[in-house]
Amino acid sequence: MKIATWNVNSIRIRLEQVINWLQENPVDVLCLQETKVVDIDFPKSAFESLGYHLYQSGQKAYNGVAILSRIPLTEVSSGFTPVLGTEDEALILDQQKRVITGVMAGIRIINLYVPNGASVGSEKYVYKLQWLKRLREYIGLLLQKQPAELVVCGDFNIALEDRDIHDPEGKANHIMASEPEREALRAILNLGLTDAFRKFTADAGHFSWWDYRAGSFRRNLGWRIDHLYLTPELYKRAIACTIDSTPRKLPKPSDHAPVIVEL
DNA sequence: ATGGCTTCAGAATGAAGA
Repeated sequence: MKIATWNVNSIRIRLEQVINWLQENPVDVLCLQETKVVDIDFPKSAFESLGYHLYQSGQKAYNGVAILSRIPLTEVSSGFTPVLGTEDEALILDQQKRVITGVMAGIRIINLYVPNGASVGSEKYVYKLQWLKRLREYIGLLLQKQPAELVVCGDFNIALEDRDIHDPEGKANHIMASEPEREALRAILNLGLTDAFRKFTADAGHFSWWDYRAGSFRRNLGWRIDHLYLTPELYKRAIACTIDSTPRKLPKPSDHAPVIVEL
């Protein structure tokens, strides 16, 4: 079974590229982030023609997550509130559409678009840390349910280690690399999740995002911020995890590349 | 480089992304 994650930076702009990629890479599940479209306007039929079921939580202009699955999902929900309850903070955080989950083949898929955070110390940075704290509670509660085998994937907007950054020097106060962000992510992983990519590849120089500016992709000046985290049984089962930079080479690409785990 | 691209929204000397 293959499960992939891809921040497409607008599903409508990227539709043809995503369809073409799925034809070349017929994964069982594709988790999308930054769809940037309200549910009614999602280009649904193109994916249904390819044999995928679509589950989505979108909004106008920003954010938006979706799951495409060959097998229908069960127990689908979006946002924190179905798990954390409708208390004030979860309700406020759920105004931004960044979370969707569903179950297939005894595996719960959690698809995330973690807030970017703008810059260290900004209001958006505080929001990012607050969001990550609630995410930890959310995942903790889902781990207590069945199935407790989880694939937690998406655009985390965090490079956990220096080997995940092309130039880690002086990034201690940089968004996506600051210690409070890394600590928040480590606290989540301490619930019992492990990075699928690092099971197979230990060296630096592997990235999933490259800035549109300054020829960053051509020069491989990237960051590895898109992740697939697995619970122990799934981690044992994983036989490959790769980043496919092919679509990043196309004209008008997403700034992120898809990441695929094979179980 | 406190913004070099890209997207959306809607009319900006824009906001947001990462």
